[in-house]
Amino acid sequence: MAARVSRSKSEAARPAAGRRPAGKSGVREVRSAERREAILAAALEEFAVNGFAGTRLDDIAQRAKIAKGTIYLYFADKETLFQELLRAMFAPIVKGFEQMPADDVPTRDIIERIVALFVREVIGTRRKDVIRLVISEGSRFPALAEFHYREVLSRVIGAMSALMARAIARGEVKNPAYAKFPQLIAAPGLVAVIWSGLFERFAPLDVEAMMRAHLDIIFGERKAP
Amino acid sequence: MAARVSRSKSEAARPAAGRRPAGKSGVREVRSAERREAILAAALEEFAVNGFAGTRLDDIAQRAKIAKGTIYLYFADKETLFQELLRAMFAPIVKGFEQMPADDVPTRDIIERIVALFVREVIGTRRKDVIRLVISEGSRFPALAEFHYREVLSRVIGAMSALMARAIARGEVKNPAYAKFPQLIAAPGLVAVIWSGLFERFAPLDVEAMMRAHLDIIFGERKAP
Amino acid sequence: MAARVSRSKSEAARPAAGRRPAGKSGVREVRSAERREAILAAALEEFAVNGFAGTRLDDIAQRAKIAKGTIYLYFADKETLFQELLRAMFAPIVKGFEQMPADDVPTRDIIERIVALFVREVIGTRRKDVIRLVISEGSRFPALAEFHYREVLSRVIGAMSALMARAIARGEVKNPAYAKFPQLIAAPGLVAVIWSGLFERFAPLDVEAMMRAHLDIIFGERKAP
Amino acid sequence: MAARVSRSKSEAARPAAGRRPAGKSGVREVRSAERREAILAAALEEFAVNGFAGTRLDDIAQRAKIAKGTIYLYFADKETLFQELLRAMFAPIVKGFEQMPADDVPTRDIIERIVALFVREVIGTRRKDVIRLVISEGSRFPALAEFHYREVLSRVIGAMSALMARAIARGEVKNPAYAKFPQLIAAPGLVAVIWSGLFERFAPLDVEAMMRAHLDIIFGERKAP
DNA sequence: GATGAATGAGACTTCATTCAT
DNA sequence: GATGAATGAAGTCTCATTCAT
Repeated sequence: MAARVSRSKSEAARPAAGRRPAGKSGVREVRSAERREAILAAALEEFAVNGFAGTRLDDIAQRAKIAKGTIYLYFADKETLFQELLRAMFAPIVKGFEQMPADDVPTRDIIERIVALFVREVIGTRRKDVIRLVISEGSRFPALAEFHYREVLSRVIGAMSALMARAIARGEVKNPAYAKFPQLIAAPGLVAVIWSGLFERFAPLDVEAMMRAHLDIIFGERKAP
Repeated sequence: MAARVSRSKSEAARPAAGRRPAGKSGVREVRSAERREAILAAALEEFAVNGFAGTRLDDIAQRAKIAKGTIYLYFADKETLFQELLRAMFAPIVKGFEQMPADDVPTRDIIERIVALFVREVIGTRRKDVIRLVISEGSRFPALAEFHYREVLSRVIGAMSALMARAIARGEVKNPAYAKFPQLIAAPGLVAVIWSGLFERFAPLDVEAMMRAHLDIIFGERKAP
Repeated sequence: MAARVSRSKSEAARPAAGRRPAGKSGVREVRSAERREAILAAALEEFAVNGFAGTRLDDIAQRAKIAKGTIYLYFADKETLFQELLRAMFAPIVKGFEQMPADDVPTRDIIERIVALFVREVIGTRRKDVIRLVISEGSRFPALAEFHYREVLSRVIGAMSALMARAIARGEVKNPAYAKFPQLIAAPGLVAVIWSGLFERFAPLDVEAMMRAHLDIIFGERKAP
Repeated sequence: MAARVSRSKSEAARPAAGRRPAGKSGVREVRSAERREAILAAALEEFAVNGFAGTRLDDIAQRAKIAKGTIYLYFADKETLFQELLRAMFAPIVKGFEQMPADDVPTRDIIERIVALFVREVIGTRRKDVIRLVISEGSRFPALAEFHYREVLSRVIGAMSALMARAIARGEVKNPAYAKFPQLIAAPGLVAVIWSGLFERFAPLDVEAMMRAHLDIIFGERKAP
């Protein structure tokens, strides 16, 4: 019943929907966590393909092999599910971009590790679709855009900038613009994300080769091994 | 939602509605063309902000100051309107990217003209939103993605590649990778489009400065003027 | 779509739903007014029997022989329909209770006219169900209870009180308590409303006779005519 | 809503669930009875505020501090719980209204005792809400209306009538109409129930004073003590 | 041609009831 | 016996599309 009169209106009175409390890890809790994961996985698939407005909770439920109503035991509503999904996807990976290197490691090695991580964990997984989702829906979910700026983008950009400053200080990179516009480092990564999602079937893009060429430009041609 | 895009309706079965036949340009035809333009303009505003599924024909009609039913005199349905809109937005500008230069013009000048065109006509207008729309909705409208690959992307990429080949041949650019991965030329442009749409309010990006730095990297530091 | 993102949340952005603007009385306007009436009539029937929460808009639509969605062209939502319905039912009749009499009319005649009006226009129509609805749902719709207190009850009570004061001043009524508790005048009317709605089939109540007896008590036994 | 009352389910087909068999009063039985009471108490609170359709079993369970499923161990379904609740509420009090007086007690004293009982046990408790519930939901639960007519109303009315006949025979009351329409005796009580539930906050009603005035009218002004 | 009222499929959400633990 | 997670029917509301005026 959408209009439960004097309940549906007052947000305050709403019972604490969603978010199951995680008690001691009995059978119940384990299954509960599994369910939650199943829902998130199904939601990712559906949202990635259809966008937020275009995705039906019915489809998510079907894919997760649960009843429609069950979703509401774990998430307050469609929007919450969507946002929690997108938030959860990046937490683990950003750390990999931020690790500051030991003194004796050449910056190029670090960046190459990062690129490999990016290709493996972003381009090679559903995460690339999550990035496209943020791009697609960001303007309609200001909270989402802000979260991703704060938690992902600003940190990645910051890490890139620091890394480039280090490389410039050590004479590994000539052009100081890279520290000022770290976006220039990440730009081909964005191209890769979007190309692989939309145009791969018309003209495949060798992302790794492109990224290698990009690094060669930044650091100067690598000597033959 | 009656038209859930590429689910509820087979592309083949679509009736030949919409698309007004262009008679001789009498008063009728002129007014008719004006209406069509008004609808497209209104549709652009709305789609840019709300996406395809999130936009109501009602809102488009209101913005265009016509009745909802009138839209159906000019476009077969919501999807057709959407696709025709996105197709129309790029036809004029691609030519600007493709013009092949006279022999004596330095490639950097050409690229700078293109960058200026891009900043003025894409970043500075609703076209940047159209790009975001293609990214957002491309996976749900295969025809749209294909059209944009064929009519826009492949031509822009092709032109960039040719231009870079020319620059390399003339010794203006050292690194041959730019001809092989012209995406590297365009990548910061994509960053600019997305940044300006989503993250501008958190951290403004000086697109022109970034693009200049990018060109400096490609062509080597510019001598003092 | 219940969750239209950043629209369904902000009340302000909602388009001015419901309440059709009454233009000049063309064919459209006439039909529009007819529709509205049909919906209200159907809604009355359904709400009277099933209460607010128990009534389905589907049933109202079916009874009014219109499509479900049409209701929303005339009323913003179920609650609005409900409240507008109840408000509309009493406006016309209260005036009849308030008319102050000419000096030479015996108060009993006035009250008898009012009782006749009450029996004919309330007990004999759906209005008795409306009163039961106010009683039933009043506590869940504070605005409704307040409206009915302000627009109906306080006025009826006020008129009764004035009338009784007059009767006492003229020596027609002995007991001054009637002016202080005009509820005592109206009480049998309430009994009639509820009895006729709920218990009529178990034990029919001769409302007119009861009201006559009530008046006899108030004014003293009427002389034989 | 799975149980739309007297629509979705045939009364006849109902399984014989609910109604715990009362064994010898061991610890089990005592605890069981306590649970049952807790559920009924919680149900009263919730139904009184929200009506039948508007009350959620979840809320009742929460208030009774038991699990939702437990309710079904004690009551067959929501409707059964509702009806058993309302039936249980009046059994004890009706007797108080029916006690026939000793010969030498003035009828007014008896009625005054009844009025005091009514004010204390009905107006001053949740019972007034139960009356409002019967009024509200009676038309949707024919069995409920019938039960209340048979078990409560007809007995109260009968007792009133007998009492008035006695008073008239003894010369305590002049007007014979009171025996014919005992509703006239009870009418202000109904007003009090409804007023206190709905309009108290707009205009407080001194129920006891009103009832006293009412008795004065019936029995004639009381002599000064 | 233009209008905008009407339609009705379909989306989200709620909650009585069931049942494995 | 008790629990509360899960179910799915059913309700409200939206909006693309149609069609009488």
